[in-house]
Amino acid sequence: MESGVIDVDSLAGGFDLQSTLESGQSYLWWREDGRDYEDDSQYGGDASYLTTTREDGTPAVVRVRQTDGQVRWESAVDAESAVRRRLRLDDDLVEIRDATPADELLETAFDTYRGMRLVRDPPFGALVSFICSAQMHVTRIHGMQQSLRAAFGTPVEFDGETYHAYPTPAQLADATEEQLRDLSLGYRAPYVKRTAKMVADGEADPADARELPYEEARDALTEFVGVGDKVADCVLLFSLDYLEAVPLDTWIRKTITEYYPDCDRGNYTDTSRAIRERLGGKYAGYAQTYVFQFIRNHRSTDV
DNA sequence: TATCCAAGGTAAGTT
DNA sequence: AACTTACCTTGGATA
Repeated sequence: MESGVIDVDSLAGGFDLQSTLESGQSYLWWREDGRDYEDDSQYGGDASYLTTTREDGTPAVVRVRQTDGQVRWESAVDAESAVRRRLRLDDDLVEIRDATPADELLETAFDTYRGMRLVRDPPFGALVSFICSAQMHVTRIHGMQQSLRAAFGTPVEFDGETYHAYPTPAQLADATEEQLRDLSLGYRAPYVKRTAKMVADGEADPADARELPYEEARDALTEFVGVGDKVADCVLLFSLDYLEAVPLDTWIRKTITEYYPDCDRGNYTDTSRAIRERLGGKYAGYAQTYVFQFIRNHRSTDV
């Protein structure tokens, strides 16, 4: 077992592991205590989270926990760089906030979730998990990914337990639609299978979008089955380093209606451009994630 | 208890 | 290009 500690004070703008991983950005981590996200009962804010990586081709489990101003990781391999990469620990949150307009909603959201960072998911896992996200509750999207791991992922031993790596494109391409529907994927089942086959066959690779300008990259990703503009934006923002991407989901649309009504231009492309500009451009996706988390967590009393 | 409805939308068919 | 409609499943809201 290898391990390492990262001092939160060394990270510009701080770090909050819980809000980073439980804000609906990534469905590729899970809590070691088995408790669902959004279940705050008996929780002190220092839960351990697990995920899997493939640093040298073979999958390994990584455990991360935040306590007393420190982020501690443990794994069978040296996971220091993987942790920094996956949790975007090198992002400068001070610079990002400075580049964000100081309207009341954004100020409140940034204050409420200080230290929340974007994630950087592996491209294929991000692609599949957001295909699964269509018209689906956050907790169930998360459950689906766990089901996919258990059913099709390669077993990995860690700390006396058996976990499963996220399935490879080939593993999901080999699944039958019926198997996927049995995991409650519903109409998303054929989307996942067909997209996985496209990647497994080398017909397309979501990571290739990285070489394109933002809007072209978004168009390129919609080539995958089950991927429209919104899911494409999620992959660009949460995996491919397009920090300006603003996924227009139901919550952001609600926010636009209430706070930025002039940004509603009737179609995705033009509304996207308008809200992206309003949220500061370069880091608009970061601002989007803070707003998403704030609005969604205040749905019963607010909105 | 039964029914309705929205959930981090997309694909396919019409106008 | 803009507008409709169908699509799986489920937990919580509503009657």
